[in-house]
Amino acid sequence: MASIYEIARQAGVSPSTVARALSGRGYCSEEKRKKILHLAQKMGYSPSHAARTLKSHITSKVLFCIPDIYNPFYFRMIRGVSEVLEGHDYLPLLCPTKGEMALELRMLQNLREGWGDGMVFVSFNFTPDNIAAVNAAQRPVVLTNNYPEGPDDRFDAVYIDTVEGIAMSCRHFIAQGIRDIGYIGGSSAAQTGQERLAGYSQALREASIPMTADWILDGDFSTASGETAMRRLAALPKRPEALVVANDLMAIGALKVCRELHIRVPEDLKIIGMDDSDSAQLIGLSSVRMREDEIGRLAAELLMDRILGGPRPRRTLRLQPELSLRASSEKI
Amino acid sequence: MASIYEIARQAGVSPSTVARALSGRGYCSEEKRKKILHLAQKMGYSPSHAARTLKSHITSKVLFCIPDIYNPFYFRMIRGVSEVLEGHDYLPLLCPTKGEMALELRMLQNLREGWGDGMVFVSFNFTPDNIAAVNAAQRPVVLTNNYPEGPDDRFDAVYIDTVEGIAMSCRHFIAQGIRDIGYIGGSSAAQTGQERLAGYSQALREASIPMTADWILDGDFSTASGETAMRRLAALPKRPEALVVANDLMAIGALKVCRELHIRVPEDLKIIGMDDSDSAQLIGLSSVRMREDEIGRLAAELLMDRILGGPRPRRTLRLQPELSLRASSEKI
DNA sequence: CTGAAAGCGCTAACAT
DNA sequence: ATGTTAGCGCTTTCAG
Repeated sequence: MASIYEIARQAGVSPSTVARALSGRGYCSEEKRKKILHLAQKMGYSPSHAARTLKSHITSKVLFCIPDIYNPFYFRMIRGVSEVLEGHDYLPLLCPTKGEMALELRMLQNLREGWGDGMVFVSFNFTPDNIAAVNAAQRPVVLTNNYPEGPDDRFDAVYIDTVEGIAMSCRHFIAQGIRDIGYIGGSSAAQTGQERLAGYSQALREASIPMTADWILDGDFSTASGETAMRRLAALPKRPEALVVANDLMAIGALKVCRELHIRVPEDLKIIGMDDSDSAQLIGLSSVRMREDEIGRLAAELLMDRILGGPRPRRTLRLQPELSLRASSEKI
Repeated sequence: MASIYEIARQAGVSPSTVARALSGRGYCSEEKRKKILHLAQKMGYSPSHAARTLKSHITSKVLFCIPDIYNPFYFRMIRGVSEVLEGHDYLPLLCPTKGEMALELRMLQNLREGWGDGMVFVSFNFTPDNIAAVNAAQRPVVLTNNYPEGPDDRFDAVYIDTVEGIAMSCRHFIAQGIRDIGYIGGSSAAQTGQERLAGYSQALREASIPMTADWILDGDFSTASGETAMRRLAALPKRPEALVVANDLMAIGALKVCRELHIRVPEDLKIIGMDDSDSAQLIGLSSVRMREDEIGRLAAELLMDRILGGPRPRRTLRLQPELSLRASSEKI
């Protein structure tokens, strides 16, 4: 409430003397400094963040855009982000976008208006509109997905190689001598869905295993869709020996159906999921660790580097996923 | 980058005309409005959030202080918060405090400096220092815990009745005719630990069941501590028939040990946890739903009410928890 | 309908 | 060592 002007008036000095006394920069006699500090204390003075920002163009905030606030996956990412930010006395401003482009554009607009000094942007809508808005924001943005890079793009990216993640799962089975491998994917409309399927077909091609159409099923990343897919698989005359699933929720759905139908895991069917969620760990489901925390940390580091440091060439980091092997995928 | 001054110069009008044209408030000829709007578009104008805030004292942000960024419990709470904020075009600024008072005070200082218009404050350190800082912040704060209310406190609170939560679990067993009920609690040093234990002893007292010291164990809310406690219980000459556990993680630890020692759940031992986590649901562990999302929502509503509305009397809301009954606690 | 001017609160260059 | 002044960018009141 109280400003340096109030203090100045009461102390009988000029506002700039107060500013110097409080900031510690510039000259100020010991006597006045004491008086001023005491007065500031008494009047409950606190500097105005808004005024400072207006002057300095530093907000000490970073926008963190996520598509789905209900997904623990992203929250694990924000751990990494806020860890790094904390070291710089920055705070993350949480921007839930529901994956809706309109909201994403709104948040990018907020960035332009200076709600924060930069943005960590998790999105799946990499349309030209969106990319243009990112570039137009005039402030550093770090993407956390693989995306088709344009020549004029001015932002960094750090992402995990999902193609490789699914391929690793397949290869794990292939190394066990298994050739009959099924796949439950996400919607192939989305980029993530396509990438994961690509990992599957790539790994099979490497091993010269032909793809079996009946064994390739589409889900929507929900547990329910995993159940549906598994039921369809179970009904086939010949079932695969192993199953690669594009996320843990669907894998859990599949496991549920297996238990129901007395399909033993891993004896009759081996399964690997993806995300390495708490649930996977709890029930012994093998999975692919997507290193969300590291993605968050690296994204925040790239971002802070741009915010604090000068301009530098664009940088893109790709992380490799890791298998978390548990009972559900192992040889007996 | 471009300010209304730039636009004014290029349009050959005064800054205030530009301001009127852009805001839509006040008079402006159609001709000039068009010219200005077009210019603004072309120059990539965006209003400065900092300048607006300095002038209006509205930041459109709310600080959300949480002790533990690694705990899904709090993330479920933020869902509710951000849902409500979204309706007012406010964004939550995430303030991780690690439960450290120093960081909490720092965030309260940020609040005073106007980093946000108010705060949802999850804390366990309700010392006089802390409370004083909340009152000194001069901006609305909503607490999400029960706390010893002082006469000068000017903040709202919304919290869940944990005492009742644990008591409900106990009564559920008592209603089944069970009298031998054990308890694994959190550290009784913390407020939460004490409250939960109070719920246990209260329920037993109501039913005139004497407390058995051997059956009352202390953990630290971690899975490992749940295992340790369960091992100790298992080693007793006489074990309880049912077990009330102060959170799901410890209950999961206990379940693990039960499986290991071939103690059948619920036949030999019935268990109810607390938090109603995803894991509890997954493995059929009965639990107490703490309604985090509603707490978040209500807290945000109280806060926005104070931010947008005028002053009003202090308000405190207490929510009742709910039992989520699953296989682990049921009669066979 | 339009422009000048003051003010939000702090900072920093400059003058005294 | 201290004070004056201008400026950050927008809003709003008051003249014209």
